[in-house]
Amino acid sequence: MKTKHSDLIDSLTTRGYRLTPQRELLLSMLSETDTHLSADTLLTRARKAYPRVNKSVVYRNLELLTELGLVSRVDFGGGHVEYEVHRHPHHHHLVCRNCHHMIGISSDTFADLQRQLADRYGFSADMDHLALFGLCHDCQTSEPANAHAQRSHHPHAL
Amino acid sequence: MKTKHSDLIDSLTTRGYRLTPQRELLLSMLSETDTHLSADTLLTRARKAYPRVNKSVVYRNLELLTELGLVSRVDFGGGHVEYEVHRHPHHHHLVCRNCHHMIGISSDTFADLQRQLADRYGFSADMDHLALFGLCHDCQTSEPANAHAQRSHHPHAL
DNA sequence: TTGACTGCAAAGCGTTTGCAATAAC
DNA sequence: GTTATTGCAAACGCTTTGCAGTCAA
Repeated sequence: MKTKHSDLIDSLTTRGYRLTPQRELLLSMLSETDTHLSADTLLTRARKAYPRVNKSVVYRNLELLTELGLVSRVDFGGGHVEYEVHRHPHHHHLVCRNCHHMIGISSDTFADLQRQLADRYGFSADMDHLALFGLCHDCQTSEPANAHAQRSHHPHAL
Repeated sequence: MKTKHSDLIDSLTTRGYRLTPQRELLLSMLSETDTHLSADTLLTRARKAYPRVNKSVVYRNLELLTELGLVSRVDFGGGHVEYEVHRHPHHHHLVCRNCHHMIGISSDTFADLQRQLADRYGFSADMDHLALFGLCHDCQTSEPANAHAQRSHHPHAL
């Protein structure tokens, strides 16, 4: 994916934005992984190379890169957001609410839905990096058993 | 929807939870509207009746009611969350990213998708109150014109 | 040279927490 | 009377902001 990286840099500079080491680092981290990374992960990793990189720079550049269409923001719900380089074709994420396993799926699966929304409601849906929650194959048979501690507030569950 | 309200209260008390004025107020606000309300809106409205209602009570009870399945949490992305009484059949939301208009649609539209995800990936998707973003009919022809101020950070847009 | 960009520190926002006081059962 | 629930205040985690200094062009 090295080519991709230089393409991304070109997209930046040809549009008149400056190529700073911080921006280059962000782009290379994003293009060298095959998943999505959170702002915090990006900051932590960036600091291994440039210890003084600041979080505001990470956020500001992620916003810029997203606006320029070089990077996609994936909203996993619950305030959890991650970023990934904008690849074609788009893909989506099936996130298991039990074991947190994540399945990447092609956008084809959503083509019918997209068509229906357009036909019935005249709505042009952004089918970019959707995240859907549910239960993966393994957890459907063993959900309660596998359930992690995280949520048990019931005073008397009855 | 008064019947619904008393049903909700029954669900609470029969499970051993106490019926406090704060809880009753939350449930009545939620069952008397036909849309979803944010925690903040609920707090503000609740204070008209009980000026001393505290936000932590609103949050704690919304969490309880959600766990009990009486209320659904709708995640609109970008950290924006709203709550509504859990009705059947479920419905979903098409949110226009331009004019913020919201279209409620039936869950039928998603039945095929749900089946495909199950067949292809063995994934049982939570098809509860999804929110999809995109452009509504009116905004597809006039997006740039209608675009609201909110995002214009480009130093030199070129 | 110059203004786009960075680092820093502080604030913003919605949400969560610990705890003593209160009130539903 | 008991203890689930409340109100309060403080802290949380993530993100955004204003500003003075810096460096890519």
